[in-house]
Amino acid sequence: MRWSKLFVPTLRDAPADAEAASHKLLVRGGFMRQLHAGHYSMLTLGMRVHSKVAAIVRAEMDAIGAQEFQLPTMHPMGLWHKSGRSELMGDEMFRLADRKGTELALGVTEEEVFTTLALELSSYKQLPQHWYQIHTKFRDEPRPKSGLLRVREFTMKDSYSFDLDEAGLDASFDLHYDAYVRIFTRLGLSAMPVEASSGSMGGTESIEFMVPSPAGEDDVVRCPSCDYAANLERSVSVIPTVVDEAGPDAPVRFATPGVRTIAALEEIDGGAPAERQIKTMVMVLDDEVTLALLRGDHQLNLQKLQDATGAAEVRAATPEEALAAMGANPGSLGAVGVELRVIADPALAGRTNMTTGANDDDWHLRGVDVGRDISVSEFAELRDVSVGEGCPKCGTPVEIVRCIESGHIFKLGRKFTEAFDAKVLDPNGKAQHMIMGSYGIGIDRAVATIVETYHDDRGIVWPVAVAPFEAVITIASMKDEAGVAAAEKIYADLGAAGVDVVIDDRKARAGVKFADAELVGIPFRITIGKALADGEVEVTRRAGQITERVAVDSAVSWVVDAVQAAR
RNA sequence: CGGGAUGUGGCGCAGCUUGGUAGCGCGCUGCGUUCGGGACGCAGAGGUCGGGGGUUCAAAUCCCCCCAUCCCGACCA
Repeated sequence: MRWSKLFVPTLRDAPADAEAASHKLLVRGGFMRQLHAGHYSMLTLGMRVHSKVAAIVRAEMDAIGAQEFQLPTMHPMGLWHKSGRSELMGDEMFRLADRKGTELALGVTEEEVFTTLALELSSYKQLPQHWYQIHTKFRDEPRPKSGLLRVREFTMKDSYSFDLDEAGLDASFDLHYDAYVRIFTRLGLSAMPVEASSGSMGGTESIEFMVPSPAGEDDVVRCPSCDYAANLERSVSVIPTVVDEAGPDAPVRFATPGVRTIAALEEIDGGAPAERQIKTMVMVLDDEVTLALLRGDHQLNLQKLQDATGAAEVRAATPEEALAAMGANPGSLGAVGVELRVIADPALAGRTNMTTGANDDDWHLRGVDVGRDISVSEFAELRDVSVGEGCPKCGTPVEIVRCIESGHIFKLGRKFTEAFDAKVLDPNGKAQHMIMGSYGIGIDRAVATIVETYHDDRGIVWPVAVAPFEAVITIASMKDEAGVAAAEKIYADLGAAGVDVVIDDRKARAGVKFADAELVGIPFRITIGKALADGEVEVTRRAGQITERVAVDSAVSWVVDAVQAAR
């Protein structure tokens, strides 16, 4: 390609509303432009990177025997009613109607459509089937942000496996796991597999591939000395046991005027340290008012509560709802004698002589024995893990790392095959619902994640495998006829050698060309200018900005070798 | 959904307090000089001042409503 013909609108200043490095650099480098919130136009440079990322994903999916499909993105709403996900997705789904009034939806994922196709599978002999596509998805995110990292319209590689039984699913899952490891390695991303919540979709095993980055939105709990890693919403930790003193035979009411917080209850006469308090949170789970109990110094993780209960919607009760259900205002609530469903964190199991609200404003109870005084419906992990708590595997203090979720694989189970009645005959001639796995990688998010990982103060530093061009030939002066001729020769030879090369033949000053090449992030640059007098050109590696001079005649082989070594 | 901020030429911004008919830097076009790290001079092009309504002789500026975008939080197969 000739840069003089390309549309690469680089900017000296980043748009004022860009925060994330990838957002700024992809816009400044002329890779993309925002159309509106959460929707980006990919320009030619962006599309080149996008295509290269997609090609790597495609190659690795093909390598495990997966078959590429392309499904509609606009679906009849009936499909989503059938799977029960219309309600589940709620406002996250873009919904529309056609001229006849037929309800339609834009695909958030494609389990429904793939499962519809799987109805044509009839025998276990056809299994496993691994089907995938690389296609547009829509999610009406409440808050698009950070450029490509969180958008409403995006490209995702989504694949689905169909197996006869759990053993088959395990094998399909492992194939994908290995493919994902290879994909992220090729993309240059150090993605770590972590245990994750499979969310409201159920399913058993769920693994997210997480790339550490301050631009991320997920917290991963990781052990520095063993292989334990889990999404915060799935993590557990070991904490020291609190030894309780013996308490009274029954809870004792005591006045706590004005006390509304854990901290205030620690301070007041007759109060208790936070770890000796029971925090009572009034939650609404699919319209059922429920109490979530935690140790006073612990934080509730909503996703854990959702996972533990299987509720589709989990939210905190409003103060009015809490008052109606408990007879007191938040700050004075407790579970003693309450008839509602009560879910308690295991850190409260067996605890005695604790302090909690009395369900009477300005009153609390002390001497509360969890087993004796509270009818706990169930115990479930509800609390957030904190830095420094013990690794559940080896006890080492854990750390928490901010990450970008780059991939997610999980065992879906039979939810969809049962909803759509997708069955095959097993070896005994008996019809069985197939079991599914679901696997996703966001292509655009991967592009942004690569930029987050690989940039410096001059611009992007693309890994060769995904760079918009592998090499750029920079002609210092277009008036230098010998230079132009030498550059054209190298350009032709590199092209013939299969290198993805662009020649910067713009009538611009050298400084402009250097700055653009660096901002855009092309891995190798051949500069043809003053060195030519000595029969040489300069070759520069973008990573580290290392320049050396080589003979004109060996420039092509130098670049070919460098590119091949890095591909 | 709660809190905060912003909307003026392609990008970055000033002007608004105190109304008088729009300006700066970058970019863009032409000519000249320059030519290895985002050159310089001269001459130009380009703006419904987010939208609607109102006040006023007069609104980018004051008032009301709406919209959009960004940030923090909530939420997020």
